[in-house]
Amino acid sequence: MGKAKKTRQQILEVALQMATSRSLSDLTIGNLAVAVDMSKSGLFSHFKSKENLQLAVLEYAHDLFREIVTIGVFEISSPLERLTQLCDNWLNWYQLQAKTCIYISASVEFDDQPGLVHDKVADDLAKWLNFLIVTVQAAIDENELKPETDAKQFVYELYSLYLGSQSMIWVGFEDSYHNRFKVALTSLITRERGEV
Amino acid sequence: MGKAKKTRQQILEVALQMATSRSLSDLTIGNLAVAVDMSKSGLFSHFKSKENLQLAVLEYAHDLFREIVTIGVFEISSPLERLTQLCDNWLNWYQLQAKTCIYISASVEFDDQPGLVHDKVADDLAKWLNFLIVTVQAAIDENELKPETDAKQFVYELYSLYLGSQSMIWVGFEDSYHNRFKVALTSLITRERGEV
DNA sequence: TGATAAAAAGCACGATCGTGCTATTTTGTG
DNA sequence: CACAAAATAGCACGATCGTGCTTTTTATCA
Repeated sequence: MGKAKKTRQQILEVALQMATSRSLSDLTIGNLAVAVDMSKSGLFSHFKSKENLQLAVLEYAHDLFREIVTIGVFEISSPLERLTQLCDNWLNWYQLQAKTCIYISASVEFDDQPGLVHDKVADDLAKWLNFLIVTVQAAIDENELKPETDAKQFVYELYSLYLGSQSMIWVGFEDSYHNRFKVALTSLITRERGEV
Repeated sequence: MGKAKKTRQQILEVALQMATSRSLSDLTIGNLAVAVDMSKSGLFSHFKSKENLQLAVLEYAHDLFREIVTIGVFEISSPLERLTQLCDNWLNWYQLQAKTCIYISASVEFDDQPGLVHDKVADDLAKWLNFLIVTVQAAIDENELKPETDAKQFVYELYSLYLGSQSMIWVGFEDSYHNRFKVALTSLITRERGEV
């Protein structure tokens, strides 16, 4: 009983690495079995189907994401400071993976093919964006951002900058410290604080 | 002689559709052959390898992109107006495909697997970004944007907004007219014009 | 410790992939 | 119109995919 869960976790750890550095569809049961030194069927019996494996990987990633990104932020009383801390942690999550975010590739890969994986990715993404929106709105409500600020628009721009940072690193227009992201984020916040 | 080129173009047209709505790797020679009503080997002989097919699709897409996006813009003397026209056309390109951009999925899919396809995608993307940067810089030089504007940072933000728009449509945070994109773009330009 | 259930492995299957080789059809040209 | 050349089709191959079935190994607990 305990053994199964343990190996399952070990499998998922490796699986997440592979799925992150390649993609969720490229994550093949055969390759994964080799990577964790198991037989194909032995590994397979843990998940019963590839779709279940993909879902399990995403769930594993989701847990890890929460752990890394939201750790400690609830103790920060200022919504705006909470937001900046979240963004810092967000970049850490990014770095901790092989410098790519599995949700980015998964959302691009499954945006057009319906199924449980599609639904989970869209759901997780929406939840995260909503969490950001709530935080931004809290900052507005506490007058840390100016009242005219559109929280949803704010988060759209924030998330865009995050996406862009990864793409730009790829073509060498952004460094691996995400400095352009940081500059733009600071600018965005300063702007919406209304201090000018 | 003429026949080969013609069927090749017809193949590529369908191939681009398929690669856009799914992805470049999901574009399978067998499926493509069915779609264009040819035999697998008959189609294959046009390209000699799958990699060549993918490269040909990208080249076809690139031509189409230039045609749609840069059409007429060189007659616009004002760099800033040229830039906004480019962005308008850019969205048209986006819409004309099945509301997704093949370069976005291709860059995510091939960012980690080396080869000619990887190189071409990175190259095309870099060329486009550089073209945008040059245009922005021209606007700065002609005092249509304020002299402190960082052209590269500007384009990073612009491209990010483009990326974000697609993602946000997917989760329903952006409408299919890209209104959030347009709002953010207007804001970006206004900001960098220094008028406040 | 020995019985029993769970976990892992072994093996095989049908499908699909990219890609050669050979034959047939279609095209362009002297 | 004939004939060479080019385009397409037919067919088969080895590999790899996901996934069942059966057997063997390993872990759990009375």
